[in-house]
Amino acid sequence: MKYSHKLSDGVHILAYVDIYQDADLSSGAIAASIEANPSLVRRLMAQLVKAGLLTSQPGAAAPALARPAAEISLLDVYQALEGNKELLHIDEKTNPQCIVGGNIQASLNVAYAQVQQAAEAQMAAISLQGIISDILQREAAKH
Amino acid sequence: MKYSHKLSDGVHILAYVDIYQDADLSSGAIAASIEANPSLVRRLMAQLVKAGLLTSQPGAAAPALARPAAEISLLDVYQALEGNKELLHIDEKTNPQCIVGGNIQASLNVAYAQVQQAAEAQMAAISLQGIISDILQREAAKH
DNA sequence: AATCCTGTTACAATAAATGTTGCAAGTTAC
DNA sequence: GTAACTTGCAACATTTATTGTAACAGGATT
Repeated sequence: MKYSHKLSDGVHILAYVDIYQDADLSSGAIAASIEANPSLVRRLMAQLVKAGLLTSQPGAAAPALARPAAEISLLDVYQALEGNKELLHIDEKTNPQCIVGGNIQASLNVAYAQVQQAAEAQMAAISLQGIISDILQREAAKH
Repeated sequence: MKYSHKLSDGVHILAYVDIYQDADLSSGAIAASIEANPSLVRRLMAQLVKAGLLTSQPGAAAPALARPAAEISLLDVYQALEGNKELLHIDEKTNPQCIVGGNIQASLNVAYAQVQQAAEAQMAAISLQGIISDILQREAAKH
C-alpha cells in the first residue's frame, strides 16, 4: 500500500490554523499548502473536530484550535487520525497446530504492545506548540 | 497497501529454526507453519542470512541461527527485513512557499526521529530468546 | 540419475492509502 | 433573497507497497 501521512497532514492543518488564524482558513487554502485536495483536508479536519482538537463551523471557513497548542500532543493527533492503529503488525494467519504458529501471535502481541507504548510515550512528549515554534524558527532563520 | 508482517514472519522463521532444529527445516515446512508460501520464506531467509542472523546451505534444508537467540533482538530482525524503514512518514510534497509547507518537513523529521528512536530502543530490549521462551511457555500452559 | 532443496527473478493479485467528483445544506455579502 | 462561497459527507477511481505465484538454474542427497 501507500504509506500513510495522515499524521503529518493533520499536524500541518493544525499548525496552519494556528499560524494563519487571521488569513484564509478554507479547506482550499490549507490544501494548497499541503499540496493535497480540499476534500482530503475536510476529511482530516472532520476527524480532528470529532476528537476535540479543532472546532469548525459548517458553511463558514472558521476553524480554530479547540485548546492551546501547548496542550495538544503528537499522540493526540495520531489517535485522532489513526485510531488505535498499531505501528507493527502481527501476521494473523499462522498454523495453530504448530508450536510456533499456535503461540507466536500472542507472544508478539505483548512485544509489539511494548514497542507501541514506547513510541506513544514519545509522541505524548511532543507538543503541537513545539512543532509550531520550530516551524517559525526555521522560517525566521531563512532571512 | 497491505500492512507488512515481514517482522512477524521473520521472527516466526527464526523461532521455528530454533525450536524445530532437529526436524524438517525446509522452506516448505516453515511456510506451512506461517501459512505462507515457500518462496516468501526463502526471500525472508535470504535477507536474514545477509544480515548475519541466520546461516544456510544452498541445496540443503539446514538453516541455523548464526548466533544464540539471546543475542538476537527484535531490532536486529526489523533492520534485517525492513532496512531503515520509518514507522511514521513525512508528507514529502508540501508547498515550499508557505511558512508551514516550507518548514514542516524538517520539523516533523526531528519529531519522528525521536519516536523512531524510542521504538527502536524498546525493540532492542526484546530478544528472540525471550519470545521463544514465551512461545514454549504458552504451549506448555495448554496441556 | 532422480529427487529434493535453495536462491533468485519476474509478474500477478491484494489491500490500504490518497485522489477525484458530486451534492445537500449552511453562511456571507450584496 | 439570491448569488457565490463554504463545510460535511459519500461513492468511486487511482496509486503503491505488500504478499502470492510460477519458473528455473544450480547445489545436495540417496
